Amino acid sequence: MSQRQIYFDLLGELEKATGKETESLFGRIQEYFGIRHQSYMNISLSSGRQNALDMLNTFPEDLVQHYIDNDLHLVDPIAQAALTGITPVDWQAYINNKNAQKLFAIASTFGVSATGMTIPLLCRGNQAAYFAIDVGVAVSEWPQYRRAHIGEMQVLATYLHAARQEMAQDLPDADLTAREAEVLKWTAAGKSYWEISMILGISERTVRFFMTNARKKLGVVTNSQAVAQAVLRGMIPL
Amino acid sequence: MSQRQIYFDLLGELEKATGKETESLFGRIQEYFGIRHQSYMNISLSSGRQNALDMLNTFPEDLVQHYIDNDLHLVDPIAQAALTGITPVDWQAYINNKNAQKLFAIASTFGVSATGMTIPLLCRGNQAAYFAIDVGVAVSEWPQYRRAHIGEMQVLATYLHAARQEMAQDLPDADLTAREAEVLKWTAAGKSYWEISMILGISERTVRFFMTNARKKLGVVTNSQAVAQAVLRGMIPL
DNA sequence: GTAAATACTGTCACTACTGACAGTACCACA
DNA sequence: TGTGGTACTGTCAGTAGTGACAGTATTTAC
Repeated sequence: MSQRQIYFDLLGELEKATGKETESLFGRIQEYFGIRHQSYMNISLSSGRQNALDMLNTFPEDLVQHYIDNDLHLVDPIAQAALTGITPVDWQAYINNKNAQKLFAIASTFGVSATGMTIPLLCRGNQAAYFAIDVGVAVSEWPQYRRAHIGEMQVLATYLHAARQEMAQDLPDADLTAREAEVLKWTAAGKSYWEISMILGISERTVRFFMTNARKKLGVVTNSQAVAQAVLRGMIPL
Repeated sequence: MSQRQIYFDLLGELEKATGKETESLFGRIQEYFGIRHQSYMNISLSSGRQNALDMLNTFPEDLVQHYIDNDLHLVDPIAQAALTGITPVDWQAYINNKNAQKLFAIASTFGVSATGMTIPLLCRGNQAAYFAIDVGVAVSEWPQYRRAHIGEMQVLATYLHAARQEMAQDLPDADLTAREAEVLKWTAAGKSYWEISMILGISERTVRFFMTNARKKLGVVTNSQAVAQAVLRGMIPL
């Protein structure tokens, strides 16, 4: 069976797949590309911190644990680029980035190379997802390899992602009351408690009360953080 | 030059392209695939109504006008699927859908076929985008054609979309320095000035300095407001 | 009818933020 | 050699936000 035929079969199965079936398909993606390590990650942006909703992973367990324990995703410029950008992120493009170099150094001790890419995936709602692959070919071959396979990779990742959706139930929405949302909106607009109290015709203490409730419901500690979450979650009329 | 080489060239140019340059590249995508019609659409979901921010289009003008005038996007199950789903939408999958049939009937009078697909594109912020193509091959050939080209199409659409971003900005860029953005990010994460100073290993005064600059550049008066703007504009890698 | 949720208010003590006055050092560019 | 941008630091005075202790009135749901 030709390589291309294997790809078509894999694509056909991924289009139909749901839930648990995807785990074996995840393995077959790895086989098909001859990838050393790959990781599918679906993240909730709802709570204060980024919170993993779903993960499929073949990276070394110790490396993943190290990454998680040290909150390296906050320092990792590639992860940041994947979570804020649109196009696949070529790891080699970060070879001169100091933070990336540190991470590459750590990763290499676990046998992870610097030739790979991270493909951002389309999410609906307040989530972000990516598919990261460590291809591990020689640096000289990488540009050619990447061009040749980026299409197949993006398509398979997209269908894998779609099939995994049911595994990634997000946290329930923090349902703010009308007043809480209203006060939050004015805070996001740069108004102080006193100003909001004037706008809404209530006491400053009450404004504070609503904001405190909103912070608690959003699981955050400062108004700035609450605003960040509210905007992310589309609770603020733009 | 082989077809594959043309694709690689196109991809290379799209990766580097920005702004106006994308218009000729849009035409070259059409040439490459031998597509009859194609449409790139970027929509703002900000103010309740869907509002087109950016469009590139080769569909017949009269058809587009008819579509817009009659708000057919609200009835079009394919557009709805593309705007709410994750995977490319195969028009043929809707061949038995009554609303779709009506639209196919209208479209066919303008020379638009029912063999095509609509690829949803990843957006940051409160937007949605898709790339729709009318391939117009025979129905019998379509499944094979689709499997064979979906990868290339998705990749080219993704890079076109990325290159068009500057054309679809709700809000102007504020041009923060790396430090300003970094400090803003930690503020959005609920850290105090003192905590940020510990994280970054600089004095609390300096953190304040960066935040003050960020506020001025964003034209806001409070940190909460700055965070709201930064998140809205996708400047915060959360 | 009671429990829970919502909408509101008061005061105290403390911490965090904000603006305005400063300043130094380094680097790129003309 | 200057000019402008970035990265950094100090101090003071005032305003804003935060948590913990309260409390009342009204509506909604079982």
